[in-house]
This record gives sequence, structure tokens and C-alpha cells, in this order.
Amino acid sequence: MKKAKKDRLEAAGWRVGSTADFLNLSPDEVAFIEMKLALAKNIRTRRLRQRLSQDQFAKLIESSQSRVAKMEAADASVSLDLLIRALLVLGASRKEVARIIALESKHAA
Amino acid sequence: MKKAKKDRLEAAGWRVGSTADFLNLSPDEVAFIEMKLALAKNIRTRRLRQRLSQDQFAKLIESSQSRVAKMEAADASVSLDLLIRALLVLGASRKEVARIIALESKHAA
DNA sequence: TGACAACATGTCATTTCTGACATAGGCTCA
DNA sequence: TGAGCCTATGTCAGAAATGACATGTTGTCA
Repeated sequence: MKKAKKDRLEAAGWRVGSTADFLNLSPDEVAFIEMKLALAKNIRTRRLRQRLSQDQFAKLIESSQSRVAKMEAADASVSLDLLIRALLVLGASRKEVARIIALESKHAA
Repeated sequence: MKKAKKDRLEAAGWRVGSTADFLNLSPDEVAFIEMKLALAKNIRTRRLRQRLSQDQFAKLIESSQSRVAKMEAADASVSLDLLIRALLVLGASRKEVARIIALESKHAA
């Protein structure tokens, strides 16, 4: 588990595809973070496809623009719960959510 | 979102397969809860298959027996985050987690 | 240039989740 | 019977996540 470790590392670099075992992340931690990244990315895609601003979308999910920005950045302060709820509001089905979670993003060696 | 509503309803009945739109749950809320139920069920299955007591498993995930019991009961106080982390510790891959999330449980009319 | 919209990032009070603990019920074995 | 597990459930202090707000950045249009 060890949130503290992950949180601070997450706050730092990577953000995008090449999720790092850079420093001492366990495989489980890596998998968990990659899921979050995949979900975050998909949220942005769907939101844009529906031509919603972060602010408009925030109202839909009863949240705030800043939190939406953090969701899409897969900020450490955002839970899987929130990401998945957001996707459901964007019209994703259970199966679609599953597909997103299963998706591998490209590895950087 | 509306946690309060869900929480109290979840505390009450259903538990098993036939997730209710009993009372006024939105489709999204239903989907979300069904995911939790599916994950919870799978955690128990895997834990038993590995012949771990709740107490032993709790130590593996740095938690407590009571929280494991609540996870497996899909208690309202347990987050998706925790359920998924637990599954990863039990050896589930990202794809397996996805499969579990996608799984429909039988509807009661 | 300025005004405006969209997005990013930091902070913080409140809400929610978490581990730990206590306690109870069920089951098995002697 | 009782001792020893295992699981369920309630409670609660402390930890983490949340929405809201402030402020900064970037791009566009005139």
C-alpha cells in the first residue's frame, strides 16, 4: 500500500505514457497508477468529444473545474472512485470502463 | 453523485446479485455499486483459494481483519481504490481486474 | 494592446475513508 | 463444557480525498 511514497512520486514526473518503475514502485503500485492514467486520459477524450469545458463538466459531476483538471492530470489527490464515476457520467458503460482499465499504455523500456 | 443516499441504502439490503434500482438509484449509481459488488465477491474467492484467513490477508495488505470483512461485504465505507488494490495484492492482473469489472451479475427482473 | 475563455496549480475547511480496537456469533475439536 | 479459530459489525481518531476558491498561464479574437 504505502500511499506516501507513491503520492510524492506521482506528484513529480511521468504523467504520460511511460509509467516508471523509475524508483522503487512495486508492480502493484505501477499497475494501479497505470489504471489511473488510462482512466484520466479517457475522461479528457470523452469530455472533449462532447465539447464540454472543464467547468461545464464539473457541474455535471457536481465538482469543480480544478478537480476536473486534476482528474485529467491523474493527480495523486484523485481517487479511482472519482475517475470511474466521472466516466460513467460521460456515458461510459461498465464494459467500456473495463476496457479502459485493461488497456496497456506503451512502455518506455 | 449523492453519496448519502447510496450509503444508507447500501448499508441495508441487497448485498448479493440482484442489485436494486429498488429505490431511486440512477443507472450510474447502480453500475458503480455493481462494480463494487463484483470486485468484493472476487476478493473473497481469491482469498479463500489461497487459503488465507481475513486476518492473514489483512496483514498482507497492511489493513485489518474488520476492514477485510467490510471489503468482502462491499460495505459502503469501502472505496473502489481499496478493493482494486486488494485484488492486485491477491495476484490479479490489470486485465483480470477489468474482466471482473465488466462482469454482469444476474438481474432480478 | 486588452478582454475573454479554457485550463493548470496551490491551498484549505469539510467530508469521507481507513486502520485499529472491542465484541459477538458460529464452528470444530477435545 | 471450554478453548481456539474465523468472520461480522459497530465505533472512532487520524488520514486522505473532496469541492471551492484564488491565482497563474496560454491562446484567440478584435
